[in-house]
Amino acid sequence: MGVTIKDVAKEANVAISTISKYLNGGKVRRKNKEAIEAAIRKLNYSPNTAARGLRTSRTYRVGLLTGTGDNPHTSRLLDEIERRMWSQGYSLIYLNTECGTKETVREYMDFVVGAGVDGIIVTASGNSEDCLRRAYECGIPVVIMEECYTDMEMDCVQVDCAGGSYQAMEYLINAGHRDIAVVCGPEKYVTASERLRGYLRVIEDYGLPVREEYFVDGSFKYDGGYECIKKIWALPKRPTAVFITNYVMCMGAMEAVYELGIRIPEDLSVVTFDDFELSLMVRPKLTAVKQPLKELADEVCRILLQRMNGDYTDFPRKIRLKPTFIERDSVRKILP
Amino acid sequence: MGVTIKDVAKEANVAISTISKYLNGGKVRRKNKEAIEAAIRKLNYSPNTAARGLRTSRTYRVGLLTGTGDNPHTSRLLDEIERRMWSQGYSLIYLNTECGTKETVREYMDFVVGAGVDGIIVTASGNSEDCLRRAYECGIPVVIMEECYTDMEMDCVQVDCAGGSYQAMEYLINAGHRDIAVVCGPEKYVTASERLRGYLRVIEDYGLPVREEYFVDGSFKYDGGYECIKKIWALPKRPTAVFITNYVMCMGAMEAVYELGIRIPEDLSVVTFDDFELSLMVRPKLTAVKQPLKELADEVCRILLQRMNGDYTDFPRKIRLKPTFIERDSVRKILP
DNA sequence: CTGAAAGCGCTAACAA
DNA sequence: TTGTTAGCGCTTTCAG
Repeated sequence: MGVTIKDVAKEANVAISTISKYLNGGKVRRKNKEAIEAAIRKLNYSPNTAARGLRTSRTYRVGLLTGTGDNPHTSRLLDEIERRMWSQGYSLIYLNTECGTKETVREYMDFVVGAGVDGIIVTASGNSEDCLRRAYECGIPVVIMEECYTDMEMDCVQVDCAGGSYQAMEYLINAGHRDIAVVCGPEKYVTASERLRGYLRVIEDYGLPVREEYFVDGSFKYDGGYECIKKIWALPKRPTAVFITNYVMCMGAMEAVYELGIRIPEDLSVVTFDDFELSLMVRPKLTAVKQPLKELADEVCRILLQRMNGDYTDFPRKIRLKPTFIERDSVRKILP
Repeated sequence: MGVTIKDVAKEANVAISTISKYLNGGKVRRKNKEAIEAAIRKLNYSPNTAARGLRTSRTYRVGLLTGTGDNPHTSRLLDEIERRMWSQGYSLIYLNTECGTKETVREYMDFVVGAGVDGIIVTASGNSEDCLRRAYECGIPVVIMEECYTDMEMDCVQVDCAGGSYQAMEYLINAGHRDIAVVCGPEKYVTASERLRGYLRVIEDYGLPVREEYFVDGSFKYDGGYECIKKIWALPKRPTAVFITNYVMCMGAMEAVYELGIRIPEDLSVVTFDDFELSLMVRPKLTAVKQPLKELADEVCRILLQRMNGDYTDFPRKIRLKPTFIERDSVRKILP
């Protein structure tokens, strides 16, 4: 610690306000400019952001509240967001809300609000609208990412999971499948329930019977995916295809597939939501729904930046991005 | 923004300083305590950390400068560190120094120093010691993670990559391999050069010939791994085994392996440094060197916390953690 | 135990 | 254009 604007002023022989102005891009006489620059270099000065933040109530920090970074989906998002924010002069306070009870989310929100962030990006499962609104009402812009409830009066950016899911299921149907299981996530997640919804709509639209035993809950976890495959394989009437609704469950599922000696796609066709390395590494390559993560990050950052600049003209903004369906080799065509 | 300690004071009818003392765990008359608590709740007050930081010059924030989070190694580390720091009351400012020229590292370091962090965790490639020391000399504790140069007078925690590498190579030798290629990372990384060093030591200790064409540079990148396999497969004398020195290169390598129809381990044996999902998903499962990431996070956080509490008794601390060797099915035993 | 007041480093309004 | 100065919200003497 130590060298302050005062020291620079003394060194450069100008008033502190001149330095402040220079620092903030104001006009300064040529000679002074040089003196200031020299002094700054010599003393190795860098402004204290706490003090600056206290004055301006801008901290150039944004809070990112999201699930554990320990999966490619989140970590890629984190990465993309960091990059974009940094290029706009913001840094990220990253908080892991994985064990996302309502209390945790509230605690984390209070924390970032107290920490004086200029904006917040949050992916919060469950019914935590009030915590989110509170920050917003404190005047701090909040953009909700992925987990948006339709009735929230807030900015949010999400992926059309229901649509992606619909597409995947329709593909399976068109390939001739009728007995299709779905490995679900926890219902409290909008993303999970949307993916199930897409499944159900296809079942409905194509007039197929709803078979309860084909809905299995994998909790968006590795072990869950593993167990689900075990479960459906033990069914008296096995499905010919399975739709796995996220990446980590898919990895667990693959482990079970290997263990049980299930051949893909001969014994079981697979379509998965999310598309990372695994889909390409595994043989056969997996047919998958790919989420537009870069676009997601783009939109989230764009809106947050706009709000932080005080522009609320189009509030609340609701964006639903379309995922892409990628056909590979894990689905068998069943001849009619 | 808005509600400050002043408002609480008015509401509770006590002096500002009394509230401050209460907030910081001081003794306060029972009645006042209750009044303060009520006021805080009513006004929904939370202290402004910028102001507090300005006063105390403690921010309870630590800077984490590391490579892109877009790979399981870094993202897992990030996750573990966040968890530990949060439990001690610290939050993380995450900065991605991937394009880690010296200038970038310097820029990021200046930033976190200016941002007023209480401590810094950094993984910086290349010769950036002076930037690192500068922060340290400003009185901000710095712990170096993974990329430690032996001559640095600073705390660092790293994994014994040379040892892990040695073990992997020795295993290959004991399985009867003599022609072993190595897919390397950029030399500017200590981790990369250590892994190569382990390779060379085994070659030396077992009196094998050094074959330059078996050293291929994959730059720690996916495409690099892919190209390396292509390259060694085009060699007049193909190796019987390959040691791949990190995870992303291994994924790229696997893609090439599939593309070329190389059978593992019949045509080529594989050992890889780093052990994540892929090693288990791929068939056959990959024999691998697993880095102790949790322990790494543990030690880094422990030391940083200690330094932030002013305890420099054992400075500089140098810790080298041992990786584990995991035998799976990707190495063929060649009979003598 | 409580309150008044100084001051952390900086910005911005105002005066010069 | 530059300098003087008040004050952002908080902690921390120090006197009561």
